[in-house]
Amino acid sequence: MRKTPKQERSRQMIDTLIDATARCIIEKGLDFTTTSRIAELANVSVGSLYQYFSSKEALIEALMNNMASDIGKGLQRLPISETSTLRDLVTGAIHYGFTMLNSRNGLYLELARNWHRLPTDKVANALQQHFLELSRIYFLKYYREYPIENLEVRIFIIVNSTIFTMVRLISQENSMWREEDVENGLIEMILAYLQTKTTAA
Amino acid sequence: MRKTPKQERSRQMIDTLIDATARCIIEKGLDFTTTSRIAELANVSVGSLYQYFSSKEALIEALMNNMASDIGKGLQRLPISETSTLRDLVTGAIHYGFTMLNSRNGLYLELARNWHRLPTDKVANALQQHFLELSRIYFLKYYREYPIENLEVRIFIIVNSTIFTMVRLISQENSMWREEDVENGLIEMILAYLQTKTTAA
Amino acid sequence: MRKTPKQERSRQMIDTLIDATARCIIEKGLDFTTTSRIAELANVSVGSLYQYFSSKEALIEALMNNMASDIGKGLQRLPISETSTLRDLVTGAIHYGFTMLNSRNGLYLELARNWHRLPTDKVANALQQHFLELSRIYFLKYYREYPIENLEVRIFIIVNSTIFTMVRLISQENSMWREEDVENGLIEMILAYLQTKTTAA
Amino acid sequence: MRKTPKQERSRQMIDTLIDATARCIIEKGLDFTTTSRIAELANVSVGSLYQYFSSKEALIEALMNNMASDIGKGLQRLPISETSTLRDLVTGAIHYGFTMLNSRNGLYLELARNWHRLPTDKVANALQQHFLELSRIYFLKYYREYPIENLEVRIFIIVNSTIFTMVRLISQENSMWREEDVENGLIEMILAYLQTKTTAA
DNA sequence: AATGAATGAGACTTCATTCAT
DNA sequence: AATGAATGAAGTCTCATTCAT
Repeated sequence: MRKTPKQERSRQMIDTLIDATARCIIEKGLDFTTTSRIAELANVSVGSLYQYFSSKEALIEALMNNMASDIGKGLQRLPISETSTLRDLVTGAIHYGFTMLNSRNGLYLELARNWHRLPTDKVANALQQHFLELSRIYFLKYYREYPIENLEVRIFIIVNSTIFTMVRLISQENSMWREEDVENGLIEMILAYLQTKTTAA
Repeated sequence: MRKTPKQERSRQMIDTLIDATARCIIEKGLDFTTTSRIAELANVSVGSLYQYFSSKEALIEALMNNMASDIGKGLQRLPISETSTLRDLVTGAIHYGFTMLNSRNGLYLELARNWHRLPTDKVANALQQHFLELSRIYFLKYYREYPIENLEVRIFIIVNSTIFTMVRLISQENSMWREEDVENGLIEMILAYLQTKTTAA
Repeated sequence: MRKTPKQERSRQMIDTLIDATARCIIEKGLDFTTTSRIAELANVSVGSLYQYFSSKEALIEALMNNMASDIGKGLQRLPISETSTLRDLVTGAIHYGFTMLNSRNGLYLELARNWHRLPTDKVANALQQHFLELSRIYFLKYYREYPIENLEVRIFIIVNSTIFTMVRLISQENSMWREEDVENGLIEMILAYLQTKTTAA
Repeated sequence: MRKTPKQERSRQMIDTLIDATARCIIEKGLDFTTTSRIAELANVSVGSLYQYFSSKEALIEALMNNMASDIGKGLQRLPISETSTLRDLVTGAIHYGFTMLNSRNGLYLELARNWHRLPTDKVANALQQHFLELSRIYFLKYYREYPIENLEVRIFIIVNSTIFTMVRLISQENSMWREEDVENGLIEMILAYLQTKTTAA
C-alpha cells in the first residue's frame, strides 16, 4: 500500500524550506535572511514558500521548533549512569551545549545571538524545562540527602549564564580565552553554585 | 585665549546626535531607530547627521563608546572600603549591574539585547577590563593569601553570565522569578565560583 | 435512450462552479474572490476549474449570464393585469428592482457596484430589453392614445437611474434616507417622466 | 522677500504626483494604476511618492478631494440669472455634468465607474450638498409658491440617476443612443419630477 | 479528467544615504 | 555648513495560471 504521497511531498517541501532557512541564516546571517533568498536556496519559487508558511516569521518559528525538539532529543540522550557524579552530569551538559552551538555550522549560535528578535521563548523554556527535569531526577536519585533549594531559579541562572557565555566566546573572532578553559570554568562555577546552600533570604 | 567655537559646536552637535540616538532607541527600540527619526529628535537635518557621522553605524558606535565610558566611571565609584568582604564587593557589583540595565529607561537593556548587531566589543571589553582591575585590586589587597588562578577567564565567565541572566530576566514580561531571588542566586554563584580553586586541567 | 453522462457531469460542474463563484462574491466581495477560493467552495481543484472555464473572467461572465437570465425570468413573472395602472406597473418594477438587489445575499448588489470591471453589457442590455418589451406591451395595450416617443432612450435612462440610485442607497452604511422614501421618489420620477411629451429637440 | 521655497516645492511635488495619478488612471484605468507607474509618470522615485503620501490610498483620496473641490467650484460658476427658468437651471446642471465627465480625458468618468472602491463619500456628499443648496436658493427665490417637499431625497435621487446614466452612456463603446437625446431625456425627467407634488405617504 | 503544488510577475512600502540648493 | 527632498535597492507577500502526476 502506497504511502500518502501528498503529505510526503508536503513534509518534504516543509523540510526543504526550513533547511533552506537554516542554510540562509548560516550563510548570510539572520539580518540578510530574506524570503526570496530562502526560496532560491530551496530551489523553489517564493510562491511555494508562502504556500507552506504564512510568513517569514512562521518559517523561522518552525525552524526554532525544530531546534527545540532537536535539543530536547539530544538532552535525553545524555548518558547518566548510576556511577555518574554531579561533576559528570554537569560536564556532560556543558559539553553538550558547546557541541550544540558549534553544530550545524553555527546555526544555533546565530539564533542564540538574535534571541531577542526571535520566538525564543519556546526554545528557552524547553531548554530550561529539560534541565530542570534532568536535575530533579538526578538530585532525587543521588542527592536525596542534599535537597537543592530554589532549583528553578538556579536552573534559570545556570542555563542563561552558560548559553550566553558560550555564545560570546564562540562569537569572538580571535578569542583571548581557550574554549577548554571557559568550559572548565563554567563547570566549576555551576558545580560550586549547586553545592551552595541557600542563605536565608 | 578664545575657545575654538567650531570644535565646541561640533562637540555639542555630536553629543546632541548621540543623545537623540539614545532617546530613539529607548522610545522605539533598536529595530525602529532610523536615521531620520534620530535627526528629528536632535532637531537637526539628516544631512547634518551625516556631516558628523559617516553612517548610522558610526553613530551607534559612538553611543556604545559613551556607554562604555559611563559604565567604567560608575564602576570606579563602587565603594570598596577596608572592611568590605568579598560578598560585599560582589553584591555591590551585581547591584550595579541591575541598576545599569534599568537605568536610562532601559537603553542599556535594549543595547544588551541586541549586542550581536552592535559594536559590542568595546563595551564588553571595557566592562571586563574594569572588573578585572577591580578584582585584581581587591584580591591583591585582601586576599593575598588566596591568589585567584585564571582570573581573566573567571571574570569573562562571570561578567557574561551576569549580564545575560539579568537581561533575560528583565526582558520577560511576567517573569516567573523574582528579581531579588535571581540577584541573590547570582551573588551566591559568583561567590562560590570565586572561592573555588582551579582543578588541575 | 441514455442521457449523455459527460455533458450531465459537465453541466453540473459548471453550475457548481458558478454557484461557488456567487457564494464567494457574497461572502468576500468581488475584490477578494480568488480562483482558489472559488475552487475550494466548489469542493473542486483549481485545475478542474480551469478545465471548465478558461479564465476567472470566463467564470464571472457565466455568472453574469445566469444573472441576466434570472432577471429576465423574474421580469416576465411581473403581474400585469388588465386593471393595472401605469403606477401599478412602475411600482411593481421598482419593487422588483429592490427585491433583486437585496436577493441572494447581496450578490447582485455587489455585481452592480462593480459593473465597470465586469462584462455587464449582457445583463444591462437584457434588463433594458426586458423593460422595453414590458413597456411596449403595456403602452400598446392601454395607452394607445399616448404613444410614448423615444421609448428606448427613456427606458435606458430610467433603468440606469433606478439601478444606481438603489445601489447607492443600499450601499450606504447609515443612509440618511429611508428606503421607502427613495422608492416612492423613484416611482414618482419615473411616472412623471413617462407622462411627459417629448419637447421638440 | 522670497516666497518660502520649501512649501512651493512641496506643493508642486504634491500636485505633480496627483496629476501623475490622474494621468495613470486615465491611461491605464484604476486597476492598473500602481504606485511605481505613478512615480514613473511623475518622473520621480517611488520613495518621493511615499514622502508626500503615506499610501496609494492617500494619494487617490487627495485626487478625489481635488475633484470634489473642482466640481464645487464649477457648480458655483453655473450662471443663474433672475430670468433663469427651472428648465434653464436643470439644463445647465446636466450640461455641467456631461462636461465634467468628459473633461480631463475621462478621469472623472473612470473615478465614477469605480466609486465603490474609492473614498467616494466626500465627493458624492459634496455634489449632493452643492445641488441641494443650488436648488434651495432657486426654489426660495423663484418658487416660493411651490415649496418642494422632500428636497433632500429628490436631490439624492436626481444626482445619482443623472451621474450613472451619464457614466453608463459615456462608457459604452458604440452607444445606441445619442448623447443629446439622453441629455434631453434627463432634463425632462428631472423637470417632471421636480414639478411633482409628493403624494401622501 | 482531476489534482493541487508550483510558478513568478508584480504590488506596496521602507530607509540609509546622497546632493543640489 | 546645513538642509531635507530625492533616490532606488530591497523586502514581504498575493494570486491567476500551468503542468507533472
